[in-house]
Amino acid sequence: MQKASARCGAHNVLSMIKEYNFNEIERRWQNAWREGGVYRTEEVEGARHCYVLDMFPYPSGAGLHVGHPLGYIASDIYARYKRLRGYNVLHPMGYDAYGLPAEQYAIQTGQHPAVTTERNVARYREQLDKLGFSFDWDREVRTCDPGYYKWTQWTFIQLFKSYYDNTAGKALPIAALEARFAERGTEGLDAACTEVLTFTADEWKGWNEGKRQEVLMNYRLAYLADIAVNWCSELGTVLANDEVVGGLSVRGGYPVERKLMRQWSLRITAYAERLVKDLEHLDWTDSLKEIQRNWIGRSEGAAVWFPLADGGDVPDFEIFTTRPDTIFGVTFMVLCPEHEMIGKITTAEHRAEVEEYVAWAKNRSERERQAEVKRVSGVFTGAYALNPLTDEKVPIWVSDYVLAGYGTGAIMAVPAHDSRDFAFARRFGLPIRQVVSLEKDAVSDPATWTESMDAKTGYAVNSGFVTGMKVKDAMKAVIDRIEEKGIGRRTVNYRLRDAIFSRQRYWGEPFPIYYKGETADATRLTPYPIPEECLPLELPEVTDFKPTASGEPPLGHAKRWAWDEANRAVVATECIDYKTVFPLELSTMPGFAGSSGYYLRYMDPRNNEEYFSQKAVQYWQQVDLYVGGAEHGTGHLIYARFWNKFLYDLGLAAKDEPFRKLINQGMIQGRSNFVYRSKQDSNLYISKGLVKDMAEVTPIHVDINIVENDVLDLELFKEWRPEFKDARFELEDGKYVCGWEIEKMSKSMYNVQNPDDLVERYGADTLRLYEMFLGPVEQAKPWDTGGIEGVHRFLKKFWKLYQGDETVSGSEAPDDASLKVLHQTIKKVTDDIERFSFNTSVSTFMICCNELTSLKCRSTEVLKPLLVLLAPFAPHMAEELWHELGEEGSVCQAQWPECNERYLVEDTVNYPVQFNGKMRFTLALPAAATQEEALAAVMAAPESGKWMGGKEPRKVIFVPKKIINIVC
RNA sequence: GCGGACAUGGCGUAAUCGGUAGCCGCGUCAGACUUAGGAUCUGGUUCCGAAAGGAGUGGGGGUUCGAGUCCCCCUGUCCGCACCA
Repeated sequence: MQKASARCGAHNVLSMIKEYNFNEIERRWQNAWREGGVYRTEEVEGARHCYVLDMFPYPSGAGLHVGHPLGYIASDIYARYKRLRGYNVLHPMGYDAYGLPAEQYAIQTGQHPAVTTERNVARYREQLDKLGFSFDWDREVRTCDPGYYKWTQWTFIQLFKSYYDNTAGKALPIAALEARFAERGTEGLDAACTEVLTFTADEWKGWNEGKRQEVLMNYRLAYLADIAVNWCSELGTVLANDEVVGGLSVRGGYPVERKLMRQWSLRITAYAERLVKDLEHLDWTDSLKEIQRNWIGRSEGAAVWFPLADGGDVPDFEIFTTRPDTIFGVTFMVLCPEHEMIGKITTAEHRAEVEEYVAWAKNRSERERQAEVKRVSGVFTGAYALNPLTDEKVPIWVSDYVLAGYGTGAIMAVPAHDSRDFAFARRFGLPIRQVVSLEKDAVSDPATWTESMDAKTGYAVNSGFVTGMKVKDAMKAVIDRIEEKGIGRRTVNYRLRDAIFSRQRYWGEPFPIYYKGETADATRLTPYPIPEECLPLELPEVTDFKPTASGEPPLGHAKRWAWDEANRAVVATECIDYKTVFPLELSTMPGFAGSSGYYLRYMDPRNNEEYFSQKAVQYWQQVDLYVGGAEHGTGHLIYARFWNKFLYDLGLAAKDEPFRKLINQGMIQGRSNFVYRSKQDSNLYISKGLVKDMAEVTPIHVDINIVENDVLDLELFKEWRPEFKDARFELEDGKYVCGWEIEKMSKSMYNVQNPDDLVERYGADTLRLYEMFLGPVEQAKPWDTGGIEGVHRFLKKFWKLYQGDETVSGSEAPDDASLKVLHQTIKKVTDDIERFSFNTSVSTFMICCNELTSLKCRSTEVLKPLLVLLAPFAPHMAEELWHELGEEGSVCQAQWPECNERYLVEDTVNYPVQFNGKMRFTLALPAAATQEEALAAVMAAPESGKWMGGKEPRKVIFVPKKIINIVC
């Protein structure tokens, strides 16, 4: 490539034209920017400010592929644009450095995760630097850095020391709750909790420290509890709900099972209401807001207590329903297999069967359960409940279609109006009773139905006092009656679960928690946070990254992992005596811990006294633009909002929401190439056009680097892998044509496009421009190297525009035509950046360049402002040309040019005509028609009298060639 | 099953307010300069048609003087959730 252009240069008549040597230019300016500290940011009082943030990457061993920088380029363009507009811009970058892959790699190779992480970070940095980003690297954070995770641990302690008061609508100190208990017990308390407790102040005062701690744990925002978790035995750890998809772990794709374990959790459900409500005001895409709404899954309904028929001392069942209006259609009840009442109510006759079913259901993996949703299973307990409104006796069944984690794990079944209850009733021959119909009184025999009527429309029928009411009214009436009778209440349920916060892994933040108690019995110990002044609690060294022989997490291997309470220090594990030296928590925090507040830390990253200073947070406020993938919609983007809201409640964060505007960049997919191996002759490869029947060949992924325009390089193919050494080919037109498919970009499909190669070949400016040119940032699109030539050609042409021969260089006065091009470009590019339409800006530059070239524009008055426009997109070239024009300072610190409206006159001609009316109409006219001719044509048209009602046109919009529009 | 987004030339796409559909680029065709071209430059390129002309934004209907854009129905693609009572 370079050789070719060098030869071309020698042939050129204008031999003083400098070559566009992008590699040299880019290297030089990247160094100059770094040395000059051009992108360093400080809080400047009074200046307008803007915080532009990318989701920080996990530095994986594979390095960056062309998909990663897409968002970084977009945000960099925006950040640079805002700077040129005079804003003080915070545009930092860092690394989400804790995580599973480094640890898995450590288990396999014995290589310490800190070492591989350091190596990967260095590689990422090198790749990022080559792309010319304007990050302020002085503010870099890494989640695995003790100076950083000190504050992750600190926030955890604050969560531990807080509870959520629903009356106040915010988090409050747990000390206030203790004081309240001592004064009034639980009277009048409305707080987020695991289990609703009722006790008096005297009871509270009578309890010992252990019991009190147990009670407080029920309210803490970070709490320890026995909960059903997603256990992944392959990874040896539990996972959060968003880390499990379809019963498999997101990382690695290993099976996940439900298991009851004692784990730390964050009471994120306390914030469910705020998390849903506050979405409304965010400048995010509707689809992402919808994803979060679905994930939080708010549903309004009623909790109703169903007593057991002849129940004795067995307490009532609490069920949750969104359809209280259908309570007259209840024909049975269903409990989840995990329900604690099953043992107490099952009759002797059914006991064996029920126990067998429960055991079977519990042993099924999540995956099996999800895969067999359609298969209905369940058993009868022999017990009956009473419908609290009708006193009707209904049988109680157990089935795994009722989930333990949602509501109370018990439902009232209304088979006529719920498809799952319907299927269950059909399977076990239970009665189905219609209580809703589309028309008043239009009842039919449910035995003839093929499906239930689930819609919340129509009228109540066969429903006692609500019969004849509309469904919506019936719902309200039934809830009112239920509350009146004291058999239930209005309530809201969320699909969102508390976030499980423990991971049985090594490479994560240690919990700043130790366990105190008289004995070594883990279940009797009480967790205490280590004093805040002692943070960070540093991750101890281990040599073995696997779980211990006794099944403890890897930290169980640590030689120094005990807390000396008196000396406030970490000491050797063998010193544990349960008097002054206690064991530390062995789990570590999950990946989302470190990423939940990093955007706040960037504001004040080197502060060792606080998470971030109030001065910094009051200055930057919140992230103005956040760019990253939509795949974080149910993970990071929920946790970060929760984290931020909590810090806001503490009076630390300046805003209730962390990310004002969010852009989701689309994934760049790979374009894979295939060769077709004959099934008869395993050494014969058939060109795509000659394959008659796909069943006779095996498609094999082939490295895209040995394919050009879908034509395979036969020699490189033979050298590629030993098994292809003696390959034979069936060629078409002397070429081997490969098949192709759009797939995820991944190593295993040999379709990864490395940005380094492209930077080497075309330069960073070309790559930046091309990634933007591919299409809208938000859209997923396949990588296609073909078009990059066009963008590169544009840059070469643009370069040439500034390389005029010396006789005219930079001195000519601007002509109107060139100024018009310039100002139209200013207008278009400014508007495009403001609405994040970077692909159209690139097109605009191309048009501008073509027009100025044909106008032979040499005026600095035009060429200089144009460089400022180009600077966000192709900063290296803009900088180089800026200096060639003899300008001082960096183009990155110049002023964005203002558009002069005078040059924006449209080709369309407006002819205002006096007339008062509203009607507009269209008429075809010859291109050269004048105003008079246009009006004459309008008046002459046969319908004109009808159109205008005898009046004259007000405004004629004349469009050349074809059409005029006339406003009357 | 529920929810969301999208559908425009051979390809990626553009059309910002309901007002000339197809900008810009790729590819391709023709030409120029060349010993040569995977360099550079010029011109053409939605489809049908020799042309005049006609058709045309997944399909069908509607609103409107006017629809790629708004409304309804259908089809297809992508994404999210998925026994959430």
